[in-house]
Amino acid sequence: MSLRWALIALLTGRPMTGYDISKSFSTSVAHVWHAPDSQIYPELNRMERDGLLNSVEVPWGKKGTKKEYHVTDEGLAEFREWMESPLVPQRQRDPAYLKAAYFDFADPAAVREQLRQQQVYWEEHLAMLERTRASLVDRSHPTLAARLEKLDEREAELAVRCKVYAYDGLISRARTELAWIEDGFTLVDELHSC
Amino acid sequence: MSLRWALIALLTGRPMTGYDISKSFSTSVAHVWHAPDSQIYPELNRMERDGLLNSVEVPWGKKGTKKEYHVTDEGLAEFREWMESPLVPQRQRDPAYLKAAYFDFADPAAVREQLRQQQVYWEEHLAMLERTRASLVDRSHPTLAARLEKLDEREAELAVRCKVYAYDGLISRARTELAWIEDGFTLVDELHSC
DNA sequence: GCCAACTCACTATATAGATAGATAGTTTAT
DNA sequence: ATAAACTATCTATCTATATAGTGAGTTGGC
Repeated sequence: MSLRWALIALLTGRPMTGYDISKSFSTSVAHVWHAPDSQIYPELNRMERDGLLNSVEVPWGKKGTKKEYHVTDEGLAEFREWMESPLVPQRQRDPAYLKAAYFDFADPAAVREQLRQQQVYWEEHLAMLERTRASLVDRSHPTLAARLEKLDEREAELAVRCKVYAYDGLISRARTELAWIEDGFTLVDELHSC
Repeated sequence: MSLRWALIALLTGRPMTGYDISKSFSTSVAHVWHAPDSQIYPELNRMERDGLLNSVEVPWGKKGTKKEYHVTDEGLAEFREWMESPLVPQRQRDPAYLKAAYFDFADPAAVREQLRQQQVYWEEHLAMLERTRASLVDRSHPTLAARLEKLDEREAELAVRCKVYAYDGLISRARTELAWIEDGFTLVDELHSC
């Protein structure tokens, strides 16, 4: 259900087509909420049906058209309502922790290999988050830049700070994962040696 | 799909009925993998059909019977195979970070209220994790204790260390969330004052 | 003797999400 | 000229998960 709010969030920045959205998802909102285009297109249709968005047909090339979605007042109102409604606490459901609890069932070499893979994944993820954070701070991030055009300096500063705050959270989460993975290597060494 | 492996993991400790499982889920595996009984019962049936488990009818009272599930050799083999297969990296999908990125859309008082609620939730969650960790270290945790009975001291030590390692990860994750929430309060104060 | 609380197992329904593919137009490099 | 790559939108199918219920047996307290 948060997909709906992720889409509105993105569209408050500037009107976009489904295709635009599925592209910018991968470089912005996807860091907090991933979705494939097969979820995005139907959801946009439902949101238009529910009056949260309206769409404008825009010509594309000679024969083609594309649909540009705009957030309606009702859409914005419902987004604010969601923003101010309490968060339902997330259930824990992470295969990495499930596996870790039963590392004694697996071959130490296989565990080490998995830890290495996880380490690579989280290091790359962290690097990406830090690059994105930097592009938010210097306002070069395209999605953010489009949003800021409509705002005065004070509002822009607030928007940037919130985005940076979210990324700071993701960054410290990634660092915590990496530290835990480091401890995993130590654990396997100990298991093996005793 | 990890539900299947969470169930086998639990059943390697001791044979259990679906009801036993849905109860002990909430005090052990649920910290890493939550599932309601309406998912557990059908999955146990499927796992029996697939030969990962077999069930023994056990009398219960005068007329009643209950089904006790045992892990088969095939089940254990497939569990080990999963344990040694690479983890598919999880997509980020967390409403808390999505909201945080758009705090500037919400009323500061509403944001503070949500941060407080999150803080309470994570503090309670952290306290529960620390209690559970302690009960693993002193081996008083019932699910763990049942498992350890079958093991020699060296194996038991390994099993305990792995569980503690998993909980240490969950605990540092919870602490990271709490630190981020603290920063959230600071952010809202700043937004409000400028 | 009876009610409440618990044990046990399952079903029904709806939504969310993952994966894959269908279809049609456009742009660009060779 | 044409193939490759990209833009655009949508469908089909399957699995996962959540929520809510059904129904039958058991145990313990008063």
